Amino acid sequence: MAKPSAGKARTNPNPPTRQSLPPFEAVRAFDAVGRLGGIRRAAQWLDRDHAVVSRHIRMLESWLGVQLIERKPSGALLTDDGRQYHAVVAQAMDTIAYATLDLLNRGQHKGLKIYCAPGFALHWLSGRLDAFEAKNPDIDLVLRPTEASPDFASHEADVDIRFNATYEEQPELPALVRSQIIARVPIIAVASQEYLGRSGPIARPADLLGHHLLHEDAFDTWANWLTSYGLEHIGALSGPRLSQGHLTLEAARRGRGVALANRLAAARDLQSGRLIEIGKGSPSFPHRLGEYVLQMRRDRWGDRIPRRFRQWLIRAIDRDLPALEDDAG
Amino acid sequence: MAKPSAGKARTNPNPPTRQSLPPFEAVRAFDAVGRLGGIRRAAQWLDRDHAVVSRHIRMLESWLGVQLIERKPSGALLTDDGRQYHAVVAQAMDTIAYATLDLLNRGQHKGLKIYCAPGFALHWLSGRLDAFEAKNPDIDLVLRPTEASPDFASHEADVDIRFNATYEEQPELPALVRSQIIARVPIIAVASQEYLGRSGPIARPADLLGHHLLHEDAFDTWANWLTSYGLEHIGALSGPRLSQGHLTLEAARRGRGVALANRLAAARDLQSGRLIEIGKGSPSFPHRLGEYVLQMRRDRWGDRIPRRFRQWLIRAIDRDLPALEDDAG
DNA sequence: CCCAGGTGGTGCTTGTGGCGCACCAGTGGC
DNA sequence: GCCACTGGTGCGCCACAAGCACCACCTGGG
Repeated sequence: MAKPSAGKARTNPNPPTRQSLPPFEAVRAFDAVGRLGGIRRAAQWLDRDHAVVSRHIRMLESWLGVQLIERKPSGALLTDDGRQYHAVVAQAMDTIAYATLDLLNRGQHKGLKIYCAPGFALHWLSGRLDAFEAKNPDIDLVLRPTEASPDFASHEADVDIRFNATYEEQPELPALVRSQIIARVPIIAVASQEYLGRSGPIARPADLLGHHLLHEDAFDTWANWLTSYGLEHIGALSGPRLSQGHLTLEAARRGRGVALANRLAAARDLQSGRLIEIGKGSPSFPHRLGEYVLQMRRDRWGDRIPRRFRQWLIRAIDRDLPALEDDAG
Repeated sequence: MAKPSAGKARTNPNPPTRQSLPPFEAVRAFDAVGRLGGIRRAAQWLDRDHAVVSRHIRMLESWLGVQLIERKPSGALLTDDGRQYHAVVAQAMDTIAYATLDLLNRGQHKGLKIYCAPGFALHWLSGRLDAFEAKNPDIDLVLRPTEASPDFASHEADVDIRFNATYEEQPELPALVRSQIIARVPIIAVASQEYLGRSGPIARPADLLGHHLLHEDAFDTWANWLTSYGLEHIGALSGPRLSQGHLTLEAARRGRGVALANRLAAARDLQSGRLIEIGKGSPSFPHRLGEYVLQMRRDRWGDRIPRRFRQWLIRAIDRDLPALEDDAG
């Protein structure tokens, strides 16, 4: 039993047993419905499906043995009991929410610094990040496209997103870092319609050897991709070295040769027809996959803000991936 | 409070966004730890494993980015931040708990009327029900052993517990009723040591036909059990008809013959040696199972009190079943 | 008249968070 | 030394929350 307690101030010596608290998610749903006067509205506000809220309210009513709201075609109205209960509950939840926000700010993890492969930033992330910002106005976002990963040990960034080809050797991660694959995307060769018409046909990977290959900073990318199709003795590759992925895409768009890109980075160009996927659907060009990987400090994995970002990111990508398949498949 | 709301205002208005509430179970755990000054103590109070509380606290700290308690070998102390946060949270939770209790009483589902097969009441339930009552002092319990199920339509009882042999035809349930199997128990033949020494050996089910079989109100029970072992043409059974299960057990104890019982009902007699399980472990007597079934109104299934009772009941039985196996197996 | 755009309700499937168990390490009193 | 207590953790289970797709219903307008 508790000690005679030399100096501990106790909050409430005789608290109502905590067993008598209803399931909390239901209370939260009820709070929202009471505030907004409708199940669907509440669901939208909570960022949940309305089915969830509907069930939560029903279960809360059943649990309490009291009807809390009246369902009308125009929305949901609180009953007398419901109004009374809601007043208390909403006030208490506000109290907790405010105190939590206080503490959250004290914990000065208000920001989220994202390092990111330039291609991902340019072609995907930057366009959607405002949706995340709108949903989380309390988070200060910094997005920085970089060639290299941040130094996690010194908190250079909170989150890093990189792209790896699965057929290449995987870079080793420091023990400090935890990672998660967030998307698998084919790595494809692309060129403009005009270029393809002008140059010879490309039926097999080997045919590419006679073409203008557009490189990033090194020849390895193309070399590894080609060898993954069984080509040996590739010899010395040549061609322009453009140092960044989106520059090779730009060059390909202008008909200067064939670029290597992942389907996500090239999605918009493929959709608009400015670029053509070489060997699309051909059995000679089975997909070579790459994966986008999110990395962050292992000990920050469960923290609120990066956690929220991960959840949003994965769901957003999941929504986009089918469209991606359609565009290019 | 009222939203501008001309159309779909997608914005989150003034109240602190509910997204910024921490996972509630963690808050509840923190509240308990703050009150009781120790993780294990808190866990006991919440009726949870201490591992759960430990993890919840850690996750809450990680989520907030703030250390809330200091772990000492003597227990857990609140930090300054923790104390401040706890004061607010505990007060808010008390508020909700009190309001909930208010509503709960208004919902006048304060009692729980349990109908129950007499054997189960006598040999198991009555002995443990006080533990449930101690944990739930707010619930008025009524336990009534009956031969027949209550009339659920007229709310004759809230909960009913029956025993069915799986090899017999299952009684059909009204659509109003929902049921759940709460335990599977072998149905075995038992007799006293003294009786077995005096009468002939029983190596196979068929041997039982020559014995004094102790019946409840009808011969069916024995007949069905025997036919389940492949015996045909049993003919007319005879023997005393004692109308209730525990009377047949009592008769068996006194050496008057062989009774049919489920292992749970006979557990105490088996353990003390007053009764012997016939054919225990013998391949000639593979187990014939029966099941205890809990029944109640479908539309009351989720209500707080019966729900609590169900949870307690299955957990209590789960705890006992291994011991049951050991006793007799 | 029906149809479009609201409302809430529900059966089905899936993913995950809460949980218990069993075991670990550190501390302190006897 | 032992023992009783503290909190921490890897593992596996499962109940519950959530999403999805679809339903019934109401209402106002073309």
